[in-house]
Amino acid sequence: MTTQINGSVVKAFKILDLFTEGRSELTATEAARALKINMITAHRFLHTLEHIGALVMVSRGVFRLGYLFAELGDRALRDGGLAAALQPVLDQLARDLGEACMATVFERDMAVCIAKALPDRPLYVDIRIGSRLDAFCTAHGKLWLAFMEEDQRDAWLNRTRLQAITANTITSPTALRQELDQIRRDGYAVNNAEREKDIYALAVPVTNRNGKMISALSVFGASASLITQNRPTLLTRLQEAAKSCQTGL
Amino acid sequence: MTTQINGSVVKAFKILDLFTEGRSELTATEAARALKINMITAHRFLHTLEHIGALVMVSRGVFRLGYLFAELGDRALRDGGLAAALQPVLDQLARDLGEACMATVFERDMAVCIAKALPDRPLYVDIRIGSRLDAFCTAHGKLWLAFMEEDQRDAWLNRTRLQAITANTITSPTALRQELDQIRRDGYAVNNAEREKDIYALAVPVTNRNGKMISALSVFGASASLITQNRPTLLTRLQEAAKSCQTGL
DNA sequence: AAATTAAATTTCAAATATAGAAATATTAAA
DNA sequence: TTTAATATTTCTATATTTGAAATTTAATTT
Repeated sequence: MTTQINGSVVKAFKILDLFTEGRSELTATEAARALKINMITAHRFLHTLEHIGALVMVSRGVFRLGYLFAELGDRALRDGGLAAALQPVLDQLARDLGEACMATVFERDMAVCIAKALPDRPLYVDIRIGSRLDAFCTAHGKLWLAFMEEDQRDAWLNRTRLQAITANTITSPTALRQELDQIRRDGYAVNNAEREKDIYALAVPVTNRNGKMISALSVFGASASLITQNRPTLLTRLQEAAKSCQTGL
Repeated sequence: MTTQINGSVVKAFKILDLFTEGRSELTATEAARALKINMITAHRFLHTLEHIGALVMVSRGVFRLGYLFAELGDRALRDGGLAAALQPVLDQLARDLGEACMATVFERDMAVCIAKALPDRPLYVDIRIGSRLDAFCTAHGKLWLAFMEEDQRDAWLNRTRLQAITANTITSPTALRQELDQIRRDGYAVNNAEREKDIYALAVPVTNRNGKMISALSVFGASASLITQNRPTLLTRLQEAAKSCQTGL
């Protein structure tokens, strides 16, 4: 057998996950319904999480996220130092290109946004720090898959179903393998509105001195020109930026 | 009796708290020692937290914070919208004054840093988002105590021991009460190196249209002049800034 | 203002999941 | 290769959690 997992802790985090799914307030009844658990149990977990400081009760039975997570989140981002090291590069990149940029790491089968920089325009496409991006239908995700150890990639392909999300999503494992081969040859990945309609992206890997991929940088936005006319220019700047990161790592 | 608290969840967060106390990596043996729990138990909790995605195993038995918290932290900060609303005010303030500035809320008996802006200088005093500041020996903390409901303040005073941290820490309840009365009269609070040697601060409350205190703003740094020669000027600017927040809330 | 309803909270016994001892596996150091 | 230290698994007594039922609280309708 493998190490035994504590069910209470799992349940507590399932409740916390409800907050990441767009809710900002939660009651015992809502949590119970959403997770299909007993309402009394939900009630007790909410109170336990409040006792700890993870949640704050705003009125009888109504809970919000507490600032405890602000600290843990801040630590998670700065402990590797990666996010901090990449931030100035992203800032410069976003200024230069006039488009939103971000950096990811790969964790639990998905690309996770660890830093971003937004363009100085009134309207732009934004992403939340900590957001998790599907591996098979995003530029970052495909990049990570492409540069992953082969056996890990195979394992990933075996356990993941390629469910169509937009008209452009790649849903055939064979097609995806071909795409990943291409990405490895090209050294960059494209998202052609495969995850969200009208959202395009161009991503390149960031490697350390040993050639190991430690992050990925991208430009993203609502303009298809990112991956058509402007692709060569953007690509050059992205690759320069990715290279300039190495010195700081 | 009161709602029963789930011990497993409490234990899980005690382990996570070890990370906020300056550690970036943890093993079962270390956790067990730090929390005086059985090593096998610690081992299982670490694995449970990894299973959930709260931690990541970097090598056999060695764990780091996962980026799950980046998302929860981001949500916690933006859900109230307070941090986002105050950020531009802080940025401007830090630029104008050439000193570090921050904003807090009051949660679980302490002032919690929810936003900050740093001066454009090579060396400066920094604070981590999410850091919790003792109520009795910081400018923010004393401000919150001063403007709190009287019965809550009394309850707080009853359950808290005023332990000296620096030579300037106020340790007598009577003296603290007098200080809080003074703060209420003045409308601002000072930290005269009461929490950290050579760290000074000046803080003012942010109120909403109903006059309820919803945040606090401060200038802080390593220069005593913050609370001596420059106090009048800084105070004026802080109070203007605090006032300007109201429109955004 | 009283009655009604819905949800939150507490109490208690049964069921279950957790804790820790002991054994084993793994890694690093000598 | 041996030794030592720590990580991991197995097993079962026991402490903890669970959920039904009862009670309290607050909001909504009459």
